[in-house]
Amino acid sequence: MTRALTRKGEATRARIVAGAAAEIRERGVDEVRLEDVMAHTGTSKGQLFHYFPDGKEELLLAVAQHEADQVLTDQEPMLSNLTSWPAWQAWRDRLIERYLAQGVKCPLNGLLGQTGRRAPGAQAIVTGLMWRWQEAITVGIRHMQSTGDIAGDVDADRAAAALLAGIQGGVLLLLSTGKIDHLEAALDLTIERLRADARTT
Amino acid sequence: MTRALTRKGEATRARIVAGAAAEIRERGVDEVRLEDVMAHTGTSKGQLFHYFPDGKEELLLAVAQHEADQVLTDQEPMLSNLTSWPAWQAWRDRLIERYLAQGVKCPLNGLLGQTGRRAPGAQAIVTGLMWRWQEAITVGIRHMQSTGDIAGDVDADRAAAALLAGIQGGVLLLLSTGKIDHLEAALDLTIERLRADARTT
DNA sequence: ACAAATTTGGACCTGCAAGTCCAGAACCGG
DNA sequence: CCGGTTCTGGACTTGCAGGTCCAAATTTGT
Repeated sequence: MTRALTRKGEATRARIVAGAAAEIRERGVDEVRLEDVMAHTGTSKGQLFHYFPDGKEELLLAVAQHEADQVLTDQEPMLSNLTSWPAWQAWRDRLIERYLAQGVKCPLNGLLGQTGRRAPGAQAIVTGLMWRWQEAITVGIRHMQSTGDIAGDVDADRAAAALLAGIQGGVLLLLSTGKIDHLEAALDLTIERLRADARTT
Repeated sequence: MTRALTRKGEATRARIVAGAAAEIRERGVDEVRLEDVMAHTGTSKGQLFHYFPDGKEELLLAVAQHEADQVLTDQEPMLSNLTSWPAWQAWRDRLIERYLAQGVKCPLNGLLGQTGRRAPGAQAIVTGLMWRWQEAITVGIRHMQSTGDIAGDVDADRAAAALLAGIQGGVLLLLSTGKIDHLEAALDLTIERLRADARTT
């Protein structure tokens, strides 16, 4: 009953989500009409409401999930292998490169301010994303502690929270000012601090 | 010609802006209709378009400016007097207290994701706010350097950028997760680092 | 190949919220 | 008081975007 999607149907659904996501990234959530999605993905209104019976809200939710997953996927395999300082550097470089490339077109932007209010479930998606993100960083720190590269008395959770906050703020400031400086400063100074603490041990 | 506001008119205009700002903080930009503002401020449609001929967009811009100013005002006089470690602590406490109190109802949230796209001028307002904010922090750091409380070789601009990023990200995470932990961690760890550097000198 | 299911297209409906308009009240200067 | 201006109220218009509906095309299982 809850399952009734042909392979073709699944493909169409995916096409709609991906297209809508792209459109939203490009022009912002509240600027994107259902008709835009239709035009951009070559679909009709009937299809939209066939795959998303609850209309725009349901579609937005699917897009949110899609984008949230993408954010973490983009950081792989670096994010899951923070096992040496060069690896941390590689992850840091990937982040900078990513956000520099996408510039203002940030998936999070759409998810947060906007979608968060509309769909109650979107809030959960964002929270989940942040949690997974921070968890990955925490694991990285703990691993570095196990190898003695980071001092054992560092509170891994707290440090990861601060680092994640720096990243989010850096991206936010990239969005409003167009400069990558904040993200760079936050990343570099925080990581630098973790390395400095190691020498203390 | 550009000036034609009676004292009464000015009062009404201010009432509209303040009321709209409150409404938006409470329920989000895209949930607030012009009628809501009218009801909440005891005004009529005629008045709205009398004081804001360009309609909603112009009103939103005025609200954005109003909120941006408020953000910095809320941090005074602490923000302008970062001249000792207790003063830094007082500022830090004020920030935590502020954001803890207002919780999800963040003026920035409305300004950024939403208003930023709609009104082109809103972007400038946010940028200006961030710039003023960071400048104040930079001044604080420089002052601490002049008294020897912070090492002279610290790049004040860079450190301020990182701190501001941490704050913004902390607030963002407060909005999505409801927890103040990130903001606290970012603030405390970054300030702690500035103090630690002093001992190095 | 055939019936049942899904998938697709697009015309149509509907409600709502922004924006228009104007007439009358309140206010201001002399 | 009185002409001009600003302020206020609210009825009316309008466009548009989300959502409904159904009939035709396609696919699926057997």
